[in-house]
Amino acid sequence: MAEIEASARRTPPTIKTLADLTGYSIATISKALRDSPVVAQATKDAIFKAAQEIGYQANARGMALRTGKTYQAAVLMPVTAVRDYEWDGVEYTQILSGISQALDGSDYRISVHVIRDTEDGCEMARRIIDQGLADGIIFSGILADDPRIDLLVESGFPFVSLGRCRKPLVYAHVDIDNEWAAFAAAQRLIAGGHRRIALINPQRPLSYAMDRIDGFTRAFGEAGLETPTDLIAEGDLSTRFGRESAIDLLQQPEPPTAFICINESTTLGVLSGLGSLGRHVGTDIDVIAYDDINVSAYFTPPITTFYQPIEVLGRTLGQFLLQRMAGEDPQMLRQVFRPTLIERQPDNLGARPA
Amino acid sequence: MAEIEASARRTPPTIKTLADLTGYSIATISKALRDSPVVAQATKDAIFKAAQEIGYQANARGMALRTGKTYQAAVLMPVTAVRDYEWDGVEYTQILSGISQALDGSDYRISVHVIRDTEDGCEMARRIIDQGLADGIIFSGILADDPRIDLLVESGFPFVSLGRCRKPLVYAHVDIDNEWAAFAAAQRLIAGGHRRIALINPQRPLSYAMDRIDGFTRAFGEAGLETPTDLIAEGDLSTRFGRESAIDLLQQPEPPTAFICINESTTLGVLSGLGSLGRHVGTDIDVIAYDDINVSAYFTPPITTFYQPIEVLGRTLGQFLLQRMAGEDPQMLRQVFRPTLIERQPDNLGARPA
DNA sequence: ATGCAAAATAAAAACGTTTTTATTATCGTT
DNA sequence: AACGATAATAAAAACGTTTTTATTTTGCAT
Repeated sequence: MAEIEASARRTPPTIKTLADLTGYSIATISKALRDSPVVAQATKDAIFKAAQEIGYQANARGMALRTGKTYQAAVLMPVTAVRDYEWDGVEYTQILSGISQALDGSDYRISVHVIRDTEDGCEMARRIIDQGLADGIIFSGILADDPRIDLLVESGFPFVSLGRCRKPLVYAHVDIDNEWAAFAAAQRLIAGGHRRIALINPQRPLSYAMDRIDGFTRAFGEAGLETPTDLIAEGDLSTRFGRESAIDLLQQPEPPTAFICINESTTLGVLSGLGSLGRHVGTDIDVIAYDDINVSAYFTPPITTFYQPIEVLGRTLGQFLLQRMAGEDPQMLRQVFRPTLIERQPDNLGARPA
Repeated sequence: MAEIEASARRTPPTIKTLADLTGYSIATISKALRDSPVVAQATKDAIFKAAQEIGYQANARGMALRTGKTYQAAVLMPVTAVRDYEWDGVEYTQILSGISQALDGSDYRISVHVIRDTEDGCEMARRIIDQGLADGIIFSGILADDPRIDLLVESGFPFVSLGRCRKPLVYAHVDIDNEWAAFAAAQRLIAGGHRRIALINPQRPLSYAMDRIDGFTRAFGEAGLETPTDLIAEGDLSTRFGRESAIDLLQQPEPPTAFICINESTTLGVLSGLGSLGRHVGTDIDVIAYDDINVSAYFTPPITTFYQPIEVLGRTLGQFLLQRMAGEDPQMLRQVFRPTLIERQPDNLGARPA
């Protein structure tokens, strides 16, 4: 008796333990625990009770081998600016938190794969599919023409992307309405009298970089103005890039009177650049930013932003992936969020000449 | 022939495929692939070649079931201030990146488990051990008396902690020398003439909160001064907390003339608070901060900091975990980093009365 | 009572490995 | 030539599930 207890404590109980305990066969136990209709209710009850009592937990490895499922959701996390310890990718914590919330009730766990670039991400996706390292994938940093999306759509492997590519493919995704956001920001500044507006933008191959340029251009077009394409800066979204772009643009012959910043990290850089040049936001220069992690409220002065808590996107990503892995039609799993404007600066008081 | 090829392409090759192909038994194949000395070199060569040719990849699930290993490193990621979308935990991206770099050559992958509080973390650790969800654990947010460390030390399960508890236990860890850092910051400000120095600190049960208080106190003690304990603010490390603390403290009858900020997030908050009150860093008030993610350089004005790139800590965490999982003595796996001072403000020009 | 369908359970096979045990081949020694 | 030791390989068992197939039990109509 004491022996049995001791050995039971040494190795965790298996289906076999339950079989010995209840007298049923392991087949019946397995079916009962999965609530199969072929086993009698009374037996189920007895088996559940016994399982509860000895604290039985299904062995994930045994299940995985038999079913081919891993109960893992892979997240491809891009880390671009590793080399210089540059402030970057900070919003990913929130994305992970959101995904985790969505997956909380389910049996799925999150595995994170750090990728350095798109090629790396492609290779990783390939490996995940081929080796069955996960049951689904979430990734971001979508290019206008993204090989990962082609790959995954073709393979039929469940995935959700944060962002959309420009090809007319059907796949689950979550995105921000970047075209609209850039349009709204530019329109607002134009209404305030600004004509020379700078756009701090990510690199061109990124799909949302192009979306933002589209919206930016549309705002000028609708106002009957020419788009100041010379004021569009493109680069990695580091703080350093924001700073250097701002300093650079402001020293041009026809400098901008306002800035639209793509994210909180570049915004900080732009503000730093303005500070270095002795310019003040709200009096010398206007700034509108996009914020994912609610940090703009704490800048000095606080900045007017289009705010979209990225954790909400993360949660949606997780939900969609669960549904996708359950076999749902990707057609249904698409959501595009519009950020909300939070006014903090009188940014529309009219253009101020350089 | 065509048939075989088609079926080979459908399901990935297994050891059995290799056995059929080479004529050896699956036992020999397995041993050969693991480079066992009992199999003849010629056979090994042949088997390796065949494996290469058909692109054989060992099935992780089969291996896992047989060996009990998961080839997963679990990372417990704390997300505290989810409810308000507060800027928090941003440095975790860098930690993950560092861990990932360390694990890059190995067969290990990272699984991230988001935890809400210490209790949650304890439960998660329990599950990981009991269900064998991973082969090792990394976690942070260590309390002065941390149940997770007791649990893991007792169980013998491989782990590395970011931070140390105050019990004299032997376990692998990576930490920052918080006592020294707080001491050095306070000493520097005292030398500059400051007497009323505020310390923006995390909550007391956290081990490094106490370390910082110790160092802070020691600096005053060595200078023959009394520690201004009324200027120690304790709270979550959100930006909001930094802002509210600063405003609060500065409105006291005997306000501080300088601030020591625990991390970049609270620093931003303190700066925001100062801005609201019309105070200027460097002229009205001095600020020294700790920075993990190299963001202080971009504040306006740039802030003097003790800087320790957290990615380096992450890398060390990963290395230590690998060694620990390989059976190495935890006695050897301990490293405490001292951040380096980066001077950006003339913060020692003497105290300025309120 | 008998037979038959349906219900419930049990047995066996399978997933892809690794490890233990068994068998066969090789070789030097007497 | 026979033997024993060693080297090399093969066979079988095991890890913990799920699923398919087989068997037993039950309930009901005849």
